[in-house]
Amino acid sequence: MHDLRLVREQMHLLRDGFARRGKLDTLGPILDRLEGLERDRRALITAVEDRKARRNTLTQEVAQKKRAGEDAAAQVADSRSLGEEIARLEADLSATESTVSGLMLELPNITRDEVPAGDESHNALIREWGTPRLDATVRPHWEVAAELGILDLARGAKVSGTGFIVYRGLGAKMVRALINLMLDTHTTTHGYEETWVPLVVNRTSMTGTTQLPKFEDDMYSLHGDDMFLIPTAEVPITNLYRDEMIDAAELPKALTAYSACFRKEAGAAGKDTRGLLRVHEFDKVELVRYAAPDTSLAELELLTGHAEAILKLLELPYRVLLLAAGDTGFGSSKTYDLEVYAPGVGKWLEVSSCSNFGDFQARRMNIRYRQTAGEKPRFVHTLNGSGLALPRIIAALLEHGQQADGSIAIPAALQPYLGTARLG
RNA sequence: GGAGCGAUGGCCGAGAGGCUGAAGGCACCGGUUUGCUAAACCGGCGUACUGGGAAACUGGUACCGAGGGUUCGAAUCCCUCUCGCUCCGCCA
Repeated sequence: MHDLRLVREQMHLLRDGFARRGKLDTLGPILDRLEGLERDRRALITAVEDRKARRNTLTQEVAQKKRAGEDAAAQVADSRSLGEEIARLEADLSATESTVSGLMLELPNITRDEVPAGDESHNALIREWGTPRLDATVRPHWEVAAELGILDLARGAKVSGTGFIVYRGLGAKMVRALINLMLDTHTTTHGYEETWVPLVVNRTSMTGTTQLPKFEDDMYSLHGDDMFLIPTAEVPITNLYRDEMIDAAELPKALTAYSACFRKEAGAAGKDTRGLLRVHEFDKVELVRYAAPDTSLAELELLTGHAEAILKLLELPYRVLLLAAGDTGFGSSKTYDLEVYAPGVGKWLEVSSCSNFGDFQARRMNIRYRQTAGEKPRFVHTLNGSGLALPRIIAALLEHGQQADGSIAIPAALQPYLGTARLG
């Protein structure tokens, strides 16, 4: 959420930012409406408060007269009619305010200057690590996984539906092994506090991290309870400190959690649906950082590095993209995507998205800190990234590590967790 | 699921329709004094919105868990909700 002051004083920043996202066509009219509504809102505030001040004076007079045993009927009558006028004005005001705040929730963040303008074709390649294996003989992961008996897509579909995965044997153990490797690395060498958070959250939390109100269709909700299954642990972790003041000495605060993630993928029907490429329920280790504003840019580099470290441990070739404004998520001001190369499907697979939200989430959630004692509270900056999402990692491991005889070589760092150096 | 009790400033805690932005204490900040530390004393000490001002500052409004209601006027009375505690029921 943006500061309403931007609408009043820095409208050009919003227009320019939305233009860079390619969203000015739809958002420009909203800005025009907001400009007028914000003027109305302040005029109504002035009108209401003026009448309240007059009423306060009158009620003081009533009190004095009553104490003195005098008649206060005139003041009571005036005060009553002011009260009626106040009620009318306040009804107007609250209608205006709810329209304004509803519209404000529709506005995405604006990206930082160094983020390229335009759609995803303007995403910038920042760096690459390792050598992608360009080998047409590598088979897709769903074929080898079925042969190895570690993936049972048919029964997953029977039990729940397509996009719900059943892992078996060493496949199931690989999920557990990867989670442990990731959490151990983040807590031990990267200094994150491990947390275990709810998979079901309320509407306020979903709004705080900007999944709502715009993306309700993408989420699973609980019948009759106004609760949602989380699409990422970002939601519960970042909401941990909602409506709190964080001690400046505790910044930056780094939290990690493993969680299952649930996504309807409503708009993506038919795309990348085979195997593990796009599923409705998956496992992920998430990284979240709360930072002071002046360090948040460096914090994003740090966090991205932590996610990359896992890919290096897994010896998977990857590349880092700086997303163009139009491809950057709703609440983010700057996002790096990490993609691994999966030779069996011949594609780069997104396995992590590392974002700096600036104060956009913190303003919705009211998460603040005081730089020095006695100073006014400021919003913290929030960041998060996957570290990492499992299904595509498993796909990449099964394809990148594939041997001529159909067996799979397991990277050294994962071997102690999985208990074997090879599958098949 | 049912019953009872509770929620007041950074913290503790009074107040029970108007004289309360809210006693008192703690913490914090400034000062005086005592050769340091400490103590004592004096003063200060909330947030948000909105108007005026270049600014220091200043006018107004709101805020006693949240939202409604009663009333000329609500921290105070009524209703609903949220959360916490205690008890009952149920339960992995």
